[in-house]
Amino acid sequence: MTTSRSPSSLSPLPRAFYQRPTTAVAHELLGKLLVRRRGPRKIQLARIVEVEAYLGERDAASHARRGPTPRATIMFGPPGFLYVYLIYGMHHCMNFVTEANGTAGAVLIRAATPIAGFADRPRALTGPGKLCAGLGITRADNGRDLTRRNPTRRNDFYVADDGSPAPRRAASARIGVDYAGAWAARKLRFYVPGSPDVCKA
DNA sequence: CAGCGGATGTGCT
DNA sequence: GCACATCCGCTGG
Repeated sequence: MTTSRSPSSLSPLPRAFYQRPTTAVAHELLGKLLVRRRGPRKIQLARIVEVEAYLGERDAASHARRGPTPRATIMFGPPGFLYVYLIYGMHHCMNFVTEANGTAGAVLIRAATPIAGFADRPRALTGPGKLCAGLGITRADNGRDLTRRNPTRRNDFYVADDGSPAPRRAASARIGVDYAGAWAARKLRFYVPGSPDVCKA
């Protein structure tokens, strides 16, 4: 079934989706819908086109590399939660926690294609900082449960499968992790080739 | 289009 | 105390 469902019938992906090896979650997040509700009448939909996998304590590029520090503790907890951090003192980046409780892992969401709800000011969602800005995600959203809808539906954020087929996938080294030695070269960035919203670098 | 600087949390020394 | 970070918009050539 490739028919798009109406926004009201889009339900959050379950925790079991996130409780798997991080690379598998990263692969399957491509093409999924970000669903953001910011008020009774404002719904934003965007399709994920670029992600990066961060493989936990052993990954020299991951914030989890130092173990469960105050900032990174959430990555060691149960899957399906949101990890938001501030980078360079001014940009936010959003990650989805993966793997079973006790094992660190996360997928950085880097870019998405706007589908609905950006009409007033067509916002580019190209790059992790602009993606967070466009969807209104800040450190105040750190720790949100991505598997539960907010009953009031005034402030909601989750990922849904709208039935669209899995897109083609390409892989490359991750961006901005040159300090990570051998881990910097690992091809853990995944994107939809040809998408205009994917980082060109 | 390469270069640069902004503004601040985080973790190590 | 301090170097540096999962970035991006502006500047000048």
